Amino acid sequence: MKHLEPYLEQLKKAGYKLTHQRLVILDYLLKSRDHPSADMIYEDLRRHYPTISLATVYNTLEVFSRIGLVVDVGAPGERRRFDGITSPHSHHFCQQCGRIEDAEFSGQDPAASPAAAPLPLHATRCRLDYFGLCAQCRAASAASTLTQTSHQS
Amino acid sequence: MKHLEPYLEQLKKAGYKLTHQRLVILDYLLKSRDHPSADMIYEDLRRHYPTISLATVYNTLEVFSRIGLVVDVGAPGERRRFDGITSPHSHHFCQQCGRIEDAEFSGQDPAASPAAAPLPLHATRCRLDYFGLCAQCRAASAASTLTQTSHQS
DNA sequence: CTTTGTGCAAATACTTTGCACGTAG
DNA sequence: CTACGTGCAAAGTATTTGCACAAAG
Repeated sequence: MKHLEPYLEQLKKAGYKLTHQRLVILDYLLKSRDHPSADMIYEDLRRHYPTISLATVYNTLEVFSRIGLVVDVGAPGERRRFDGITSPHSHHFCQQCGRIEDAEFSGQDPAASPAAAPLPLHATRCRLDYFGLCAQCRAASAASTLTQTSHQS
Repeated sequence: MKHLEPYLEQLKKAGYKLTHQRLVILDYLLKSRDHPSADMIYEDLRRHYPTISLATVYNTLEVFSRIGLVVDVGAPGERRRFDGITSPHSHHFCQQCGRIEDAEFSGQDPAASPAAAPLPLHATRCRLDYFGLCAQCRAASAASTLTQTSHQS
């Protein structure tokens, strides 16, 4: 788990201890591309580390977001969801199934180019997110429209 | 409450009935500029309409957001907060006190000008939000820095 | 009239906390 | 060693649901 070192450095610098649990949760968050909730993290880690507790996951996420190791993506109408990738990038929220993905652009992600959205008065960070249907739900809805049409006409 | 008519039209069109409670909650949301949570709405309305129930507020908010009469602003690490102003505009989240305000720009709000942040593949709506300290917390933190400095040096 | 919405209370889901034990530094 | 973190269970919050009554269309 060498790739974690810079993050662990950050943890130590902020005065937090390095524990096995924190390591494992951080690793999970960095690998995971689906913006998990506390509970999702807990359920997955439990298989490998059966004694880990949900409270620890919550505590750890709290610590991580305090020092900016993790971002609460603010999913509307959902439980809290987190992202281990803290470099500026946009998210896409599926309005059908709730899936959260990194947004895909034909060009560059505007969130990554500060020129597109200059920070206004007194802001230190911004987020830029999109809402619509994810690939799966688009496919599903296209399919159901087709069957519907063929039945009707 | 004439100003509500276009919204009520939208409710009816979506097949929902017009009730006193819905009217009152809608009116409250349109007037309120502090992006209230379900509970805040309930507590405030209760003074005028003592029999209203929190469940109704939740149900109503659910209905309203389904038809886009209201937007869940997705406050990170918070209970759900809603905005009755659904035209595109940016929010500012205070990282100290949790206050949510409409973001203020020296120029124009980029969220209102589609050119600044073109919708990527398959998105129907976007949000652009900022994080930092609100005016009050900036003032407070400036003040405490001053006293701290004068005590220390 | 009939269907949908409301209010209440109870259930469920989500998150935090207190405390005794364990472990990193 | 000593302070901080963990696990567990229990307590808080937040949100949703079931059902009988009320109101809208």
